[in-house]
Amino acid sequence: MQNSEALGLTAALLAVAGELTQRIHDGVVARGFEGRPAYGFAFTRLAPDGATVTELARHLGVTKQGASQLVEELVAKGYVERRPHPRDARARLVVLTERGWACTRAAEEAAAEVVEGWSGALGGEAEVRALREQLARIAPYGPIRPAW
Amino acid sequence: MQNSEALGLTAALLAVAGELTQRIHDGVVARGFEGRPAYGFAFTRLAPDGATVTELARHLGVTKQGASQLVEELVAKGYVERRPHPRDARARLVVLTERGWACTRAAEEAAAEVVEGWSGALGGEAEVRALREQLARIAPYGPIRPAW
DNA sequence: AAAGATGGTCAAGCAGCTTGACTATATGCC
DNA sequence: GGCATATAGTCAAGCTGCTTGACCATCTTT
Repeated sequence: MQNSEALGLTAALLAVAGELTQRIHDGVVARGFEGRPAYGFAFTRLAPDGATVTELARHLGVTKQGASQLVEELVAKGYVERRPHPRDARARLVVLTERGWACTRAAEEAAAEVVEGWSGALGGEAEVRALREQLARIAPYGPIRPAW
Repeated sequence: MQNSEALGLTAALLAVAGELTQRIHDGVVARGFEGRPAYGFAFTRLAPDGATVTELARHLGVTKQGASQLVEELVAKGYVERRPHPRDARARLVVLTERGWACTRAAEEAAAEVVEGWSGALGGEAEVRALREQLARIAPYGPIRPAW
């Protein structure tokens, strides 16, 4: 593989990622929620059982102060709430509210709509699943970073 | 395809995009260039024959003031220079300097290194090429946006 | 020639992050 | 038990990279 082809792959990957992010954001807004794309990344970490600010910070690849500010914003908008941590009096558990869950479902719907459109371009759902599996194989385990 | 799978695909895509961006950036820095990821996106537009600030702004999906500031930064670091536009006295053509070309080549090398690593995870170069072709099929033509 | 559109810059503002300093609680070690 | 150190979280200030608004020079249309 020539070097220039690697840049082509990079460009395609980032174009697709940017487009997807934008359209999910638009879809979430269209369903009556306000926010910015970073919310979604936070929600995926908070979804199962909540998380501490520090855990969220590591997930997002930002400082804990940055994560704390994001949580403050989410609290103000009613998507999450802070609870005392059951086993650590220093920490606080950030959990999704019902509205937070509703927003997450809206994001899933919007994402599904976009991905459905890809079936047409790729030839079918099987190709989309294959793409998903390939990406999962090379996806890192580390923090989710902004793409530029 | 269930909605939650679409979010899984989104997460994998953005994780890969973020990782790739980060590692290309690291590789470029390791080769003696300073900058930030946005430079690369600008270079791909400037590479063939240069572009005006307005064209660059459209490519990046930012205002022309934002693009102008980026160009100012690139000029200060010696990667590009502004020339009079051959057919429009209002406009100025922004073109890569020799150092700008060298930086572009460094980015290509770094990208190739990362992508080479994917061959192992995916099973071979043929799979990487297939991934590239699939992504190219769903990549939008519009401006390149930040991924969150 | 006049009127509007377009390319570019200057200036100010702002969002979202950072670094630095600090308190409260937990943990490890003697 | 008691002390030293690490960790969770917040407050405050600062910075970076973008935005909006205003403006001038030049091109295009009529």
